[in-house]
Amino acid sequence: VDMYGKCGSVNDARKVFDKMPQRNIFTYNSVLGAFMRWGFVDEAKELFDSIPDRDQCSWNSMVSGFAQKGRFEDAVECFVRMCREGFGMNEYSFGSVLSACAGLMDGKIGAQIHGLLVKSICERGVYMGSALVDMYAKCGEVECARRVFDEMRIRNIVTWNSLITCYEQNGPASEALRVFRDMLDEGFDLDEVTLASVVSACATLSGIREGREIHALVVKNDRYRADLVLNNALVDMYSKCGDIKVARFVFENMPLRNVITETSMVSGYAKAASVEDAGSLFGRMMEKNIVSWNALMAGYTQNGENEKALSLFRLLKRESAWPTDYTFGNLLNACANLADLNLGMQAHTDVMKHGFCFRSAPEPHVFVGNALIDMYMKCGSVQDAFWVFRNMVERDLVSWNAVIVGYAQNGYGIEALEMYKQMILSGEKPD
RNA sequence: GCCAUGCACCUUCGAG
Repeated sequence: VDMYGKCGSVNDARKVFDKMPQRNIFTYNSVLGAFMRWGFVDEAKELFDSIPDRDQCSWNSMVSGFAQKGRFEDAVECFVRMCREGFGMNEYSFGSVLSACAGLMDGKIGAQIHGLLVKSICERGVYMGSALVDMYAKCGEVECARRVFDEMRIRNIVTWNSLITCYEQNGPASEALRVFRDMLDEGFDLDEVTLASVVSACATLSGIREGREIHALVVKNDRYRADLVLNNALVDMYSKCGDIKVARFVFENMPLRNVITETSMVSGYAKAASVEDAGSLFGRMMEKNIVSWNALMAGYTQNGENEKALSLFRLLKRESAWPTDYTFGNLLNACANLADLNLGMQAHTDVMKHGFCFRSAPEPHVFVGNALIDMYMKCGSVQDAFWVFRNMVERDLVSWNAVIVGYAQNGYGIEALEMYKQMILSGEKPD
């Protein structure tokens, strides 16, 4: 059963299971794991409910399965139920649920689980520590991630990688490079995960010197040279650093490419003002996802081809690609650049039709809301801009800046100053 | 029989 499950022959696993005259908890857990691993979540749930004597491992398989399939809230809920039904939690339980918290980007729940972990009898080893570092990192709690890291007695490569990624994703990216140096100084080995994160940090810093150094390490090592993610990171790094020729060289020598590789090149061409090349590569892409569409739209708006961006949006809707906050950001940007209020209002309708149905609130709401404010301001409609501002569920620094600047540039000096005062009163710090 | 890490999409301003 386990063999078939691991090989992906879920049907065969199930057949053997069904024919077994006797089963024990190991049998059940094997099938359960197979179902979860290959995405048969409903079947797994059904089986789980039918297990006569569930044990800790059965619960762990559910939690981990949910987490790996991206059903993070189910994973946490399952963990809580497990807790309530009096099952003890071990490293497997905590590892899985922490990864679910990371996926939810919910530091509050994560910290609560952390509390449970500390009180539990679990060994606070390198697995738990690394899982905590990663969880805090994904939740944007850089200080907490760092604290856990510093308090660990024993670290391994995953621990270091998690901290590097933490700084790469939350900033400051320069700290990612510093941690990388520390890692080497302490004599740790690195791997392709380390290098991909570091290259990515170089990309955000436009640190082409450091990026080239890593690239030199990569070409000397067969395993690194064959790694898709690492190569993708290199293409992105050279693109962002403006070296489109080398980006293309890496691209063309890759043993394998995917949608991310091609999207990175599209962005690179757009950035290098070769928006023609961006468009033709986009047209030849084997597989497109919404990020690819967004990248080309951004490319068009960056190069003043706003009408093309708009028609790309229309095309995208026909192709049934599901828009994201970036899509609407680009759309509104195009309208703002054209300073065309009618188009802008139409775009606003598109946003509303989508019901602000983004994956996780409220950041995308703020993001799109800010883009709306900016669009209305650039189109000269201060009333509409202010209406959006007033009705936003949440506001951030950019929202305030957008209204203040918008008022100022439309000749409403008094109102701009008034908004500034209100900004101070609201507790938002000006930059 | 169950656990942790990596890649792509310029929302505001100024300067150029």
